[in-house]
Amino acid sequence: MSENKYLSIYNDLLSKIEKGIFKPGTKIPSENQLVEQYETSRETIRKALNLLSEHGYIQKIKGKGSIVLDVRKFDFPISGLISFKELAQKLGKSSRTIVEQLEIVKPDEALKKHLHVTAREDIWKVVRVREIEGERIILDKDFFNKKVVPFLSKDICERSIYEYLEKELQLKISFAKKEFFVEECTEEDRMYLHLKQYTHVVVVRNYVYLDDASLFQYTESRHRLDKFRFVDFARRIHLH
Amino acid sequence: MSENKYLSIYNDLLSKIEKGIFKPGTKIPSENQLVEQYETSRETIRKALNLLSEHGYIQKIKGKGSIVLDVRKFDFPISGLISFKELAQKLGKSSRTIVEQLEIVKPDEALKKHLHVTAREDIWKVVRVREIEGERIILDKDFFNKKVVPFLSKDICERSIYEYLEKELQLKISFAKKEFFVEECTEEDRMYLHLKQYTHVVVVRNYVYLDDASLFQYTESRHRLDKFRFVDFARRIHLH
DNA sequence: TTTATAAACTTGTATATACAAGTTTATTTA
DNA sequence: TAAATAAACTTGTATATACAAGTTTATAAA
Repeated sequence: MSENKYLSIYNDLLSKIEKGIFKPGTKIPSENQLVEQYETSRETIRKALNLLSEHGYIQKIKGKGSIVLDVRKFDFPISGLISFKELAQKLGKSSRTIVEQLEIVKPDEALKKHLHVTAREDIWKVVRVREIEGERIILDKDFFNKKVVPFLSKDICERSIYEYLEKELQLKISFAKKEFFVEECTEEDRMYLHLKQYTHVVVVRNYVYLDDASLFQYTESRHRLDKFRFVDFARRIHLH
Repeated sequence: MSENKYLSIYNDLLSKIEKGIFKPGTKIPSENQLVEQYETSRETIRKALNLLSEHGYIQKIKGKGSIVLDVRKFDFPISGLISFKELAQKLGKSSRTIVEQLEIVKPDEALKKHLHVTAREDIWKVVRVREIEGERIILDKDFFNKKVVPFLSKDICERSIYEYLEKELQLKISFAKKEFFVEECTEEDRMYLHLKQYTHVVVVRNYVYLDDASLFQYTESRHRLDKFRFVDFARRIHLH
């Protein structure tokens, strides 16, 4: 599967947690036991365990062991990068993506700032509506630098752009910065979404970067108020 | 300061990034150079750098080096655990905390679920309003298990509960799970906050855990729509 | 000069060892 | 029996070595 030893161990342990083989509140085997099970060194095991800890799956306690945390309490089980398609699949809800616009544009002032491009560069603009169980809930406006993404099609945008970017174009998406706030809904929101009586939308600005720290995508995701949820896991660093 | 070598190196590098000694887009010294500067081993340097990477301060690129990322683009520079006091200080805004309620209660059904306690246990209930530049913006409702926090006072709640818990009670706050959504505002919201014409509030549910993975605090933070902002940094894991 | 090759860098992974420090269990002592 | 001590566990930190793999720079060959 994965060539990385510690990543494949991370995966193996993660799937055992998700399948309930390791249950919340119980301890997973000690580092030394895992060393024997996976026939590897302790440092390699510790890399895998630290990843699990950072992502909120286990809590390591000095002298005692590693306790499985309860991730199930949140039915929206992510912080971190995940595509709409992956998410809908996880939640097991019926969903559909409708491509409303797909064109090449020149950036306006706002977009120049968001994507760090000049006025002459070509930008892919993709406007999509996310329908969940029949209701138009999310309006996604994606902007890609054409230099990085030379080709796009309606078909790709309907399926998963991320899958295309990573598998076909071999782009290595590395990290993203997200910004959340609430805004009065615009004419565009009212046009594309089933807004009911709501006067505001939740806006998620998403700046996505590649492996080499270059910004290549800016996304504005506009959610109907009542359907928006987000979950975050954070550790506190203690100095000393 | 801190006894930990790799944490103190992390801190040192972080402050150099924040002070602009290492500028966004430029490279920090290589691992081997840092080994010499800090007179330590490469693994120790790598621990510090990995922390910086996880928190979005640098991007490591194999074969090239570590690039400083631009954190300043967001003026709300955190994901992760941070107290209201710390945050207000960072933003340099005038702020005030008003303690509206401070009492010991028995948990109702909802609270029993949120704090994982039985009906007979004593719970500290703290209701505070956060005033920013004269406006009542945030309503914080904190609940602590009295077994963990035996004593609280109006004075402590006005200053910083976290400071009291960590410094006085020596509690080790380890991680938190946050949940964001939007809700219609309640009578209580209208009573305590300057809501203007807004009909909804942003609710942040915060479950805070100690070192031993025990849940000890549940907080509901209710923000006025127009003043809410949140920033998140997330890395994508690539298998293979 | 241009191109190809080699060397010298960079970070990434895997392994091994030693000791520190916290927790649990077994043993010894009072 | 009860308490103190010791041993055997647990995770945490620091160091060292070896090699892999990507990038840049210097060198050699065409």
